[in-house]
Amino acid sequence: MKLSQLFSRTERQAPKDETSANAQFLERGGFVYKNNSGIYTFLPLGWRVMGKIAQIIREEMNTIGGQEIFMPALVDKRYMEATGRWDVDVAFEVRGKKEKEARFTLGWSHEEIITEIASKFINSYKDLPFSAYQIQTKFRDEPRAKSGLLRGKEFMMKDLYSFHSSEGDMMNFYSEVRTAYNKIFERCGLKAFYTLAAGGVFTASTTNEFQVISSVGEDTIFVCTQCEYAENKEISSLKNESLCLKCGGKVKEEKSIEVGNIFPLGTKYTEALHLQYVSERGEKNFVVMGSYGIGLSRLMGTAVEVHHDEKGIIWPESIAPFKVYLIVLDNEWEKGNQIYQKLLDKGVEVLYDDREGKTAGEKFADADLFGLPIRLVLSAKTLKEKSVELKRRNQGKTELVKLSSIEKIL
RNA sequence: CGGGCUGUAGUGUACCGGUAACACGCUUGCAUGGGGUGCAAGAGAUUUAGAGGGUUCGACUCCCUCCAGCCCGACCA
Repeated sequence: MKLSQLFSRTERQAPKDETSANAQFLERGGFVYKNNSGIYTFLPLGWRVMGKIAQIIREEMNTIGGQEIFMPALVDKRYMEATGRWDVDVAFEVRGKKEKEARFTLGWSHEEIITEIASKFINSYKDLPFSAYQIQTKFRDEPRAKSGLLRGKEFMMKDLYSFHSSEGDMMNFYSEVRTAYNKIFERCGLKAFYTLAAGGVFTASTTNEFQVISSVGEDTIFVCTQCEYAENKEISSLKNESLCLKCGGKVKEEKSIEVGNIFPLGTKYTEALHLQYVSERGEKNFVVMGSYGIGLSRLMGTAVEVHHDEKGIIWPESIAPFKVYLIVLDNEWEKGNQIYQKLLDKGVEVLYDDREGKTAGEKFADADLFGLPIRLVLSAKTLKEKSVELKRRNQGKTELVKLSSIEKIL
């Protein structure tokens, strides 16, 4: 990608009022554009990050047998009424111009929809277990959207639903999801703590959240400094400096961001929507269900909160929009174009700063703001050595690399 | 939803009860060429200062209402 053609631009100053790092850097860098409070456009750079995150999630979901589907965002009232979730505060209601009252809600979670679909396909224990997920925009009328991508009215979410013939089978899958989630967050460069939490309107039982420690987080958790056992303050009897229930280690209170949540739903939804199966003995039983969410856009914001410095973002390589930022100085465009083409041919994801008339300082500043893992600088000076200068965003030092061996190093 | 703060050019800001200014960005030209470079010329708010109303001879400025944004709280699936 050539920077001169990128549909976005960088701003020299952070937007006024925004205080969270993710809001400041993502808007300044042109990754996202804020249309309203809690409502964002993902511009090319931001959308590439989203794509990287989505791909990691897909791979891990597919590994545990999840099948990707895509459900409607317009959710009929009758689905939500069946489970008593039509009249909830966060729901947006949708009414056609010709209709007197709202007939749809904008999907804020899809348990009802998928359960209804499943009821058409599941008859026997032989049809179970089964799991499906989607990556889709969710809509929630947040009373207070805040902190950039961390809490929005409209956000990207992966929601996985699983269906089982027994509680035990569901819990087995539940722990597989836990493992998959750990891999996802790890691959995205985040340290997430598996945390015991409340179920809200999803379920009466306890659930588990994946919490990333950050000062801008809205949640408070207690984490054992020894075994990493964690509980959400909402339900915890622990307090700061108390001893861990599991290992006796010291517990610390931390602010954190909830990047994922898994729910053992049991039969709440399958009973409401009459999803039953016939067992081996010919008995009719309610299907046991679980649901599992990851907020992709929130994950992206969290990654910025965790990985940045005063100059800009420091993307983990796995979710960086590009791997390499190529800067050309001294008008060495001909050589620059060659290198760019060479990298493209080798399949290296490269953002080429081909802007003429921009000074070196501006290009370096933007390189730091964008936060791509590797910065390459090609100039008269480096060309004398038949080299290009390489600097990693997360390191201070630079090194000269021979042009002939550049693709090997990348 | 309660509390606080803020709305002036694309962005960030300033001034003043007397008819909108500065920096950056943008356009053009010349110079420059390793950390937001220098000089010059220009466009851009102008039935104008988020919208509406009021006070006043006169309002961007004072007052009211609404709207929007941010922060704190409540809520948070």
